[in-house]
Amino acid sequence: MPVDPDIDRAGWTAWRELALAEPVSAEVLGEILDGGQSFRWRRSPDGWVGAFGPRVAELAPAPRGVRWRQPRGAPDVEVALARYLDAEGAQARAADALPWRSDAFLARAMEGRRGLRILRQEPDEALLAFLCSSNKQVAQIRVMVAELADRLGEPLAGGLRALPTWERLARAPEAELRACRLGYRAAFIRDTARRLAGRPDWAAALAGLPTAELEARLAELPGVGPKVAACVALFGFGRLDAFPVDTWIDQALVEGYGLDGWNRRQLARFGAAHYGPAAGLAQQFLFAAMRSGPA
DNA sequence: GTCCAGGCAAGCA
DNA sequence: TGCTTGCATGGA
Repeated sequence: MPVDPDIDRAGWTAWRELALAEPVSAEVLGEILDGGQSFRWRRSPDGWVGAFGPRVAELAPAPRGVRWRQPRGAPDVEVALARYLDAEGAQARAADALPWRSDAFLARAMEGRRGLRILRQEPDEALLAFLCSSNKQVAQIRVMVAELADRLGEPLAGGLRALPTWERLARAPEAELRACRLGYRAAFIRDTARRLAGRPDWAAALAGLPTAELEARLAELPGVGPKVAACVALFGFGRLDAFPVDTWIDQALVEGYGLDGWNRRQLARFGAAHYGPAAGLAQQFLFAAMRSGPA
């Protein structure tokens, strides 16, 4: 990913440190921020610049966590950043409880990826990004999400732009959406936006549901099927038990466990049963391992 | 040119 | 209920 020359970093605060209970290497930090969970981070000379919700930060690797800074004058993002990155370490404990001791295939996927974690994104952000995701490569999703922010989003600190609101998307002209390279997904996004516009509480109203029911309710939205619903539950609602099965995970389960001929629903049930309450975290290790190519 | 991508929804048996 | 097909677009 090339460095983005348009971002003005003159007016930024001094660097500060955020300790992570489970530190990460530079490579794993890149995998976390730009490995197919969020599509909002770009490489900078020191690390990564991006937005999470309405907040903007620059992150860089540090021995015991991350260095970070933010645009001057914006509200302090430290508390939100600590939550976004699971600084407290709940996922490190969840990862240790995965069955890697008895599962060599999972152990191999986790090897060298200590500290890989699920970002705690906002539900709206995860939903919009994964509405874009169907039948697209990660690099192309990144382009679509960037176009949506650039064309339809409000300005944020640091010269970045927010993702558009559902209200904005609901009244966007067809041509404007098509210009975002959404293809046939444009209609799904428009229709979901029309359902959610004027309902800022939609996510809060679902937040108390058990994961299976949450996914079923998400799947009532246009353009949201089982896989996208699982991604939104995992990345947007912090449900570590959600287990999205895409082409990579499909391939991983066939390769690792000999599940040839199983359909996506069967594979999802296998994942939930085999990996347990943090199956979604296991999924992220497998996804990273498969995409990085043969070891 | 061909195949495939962090799939979904409609049509069909 | 479960499988097949069309869908827009761009990378590999």
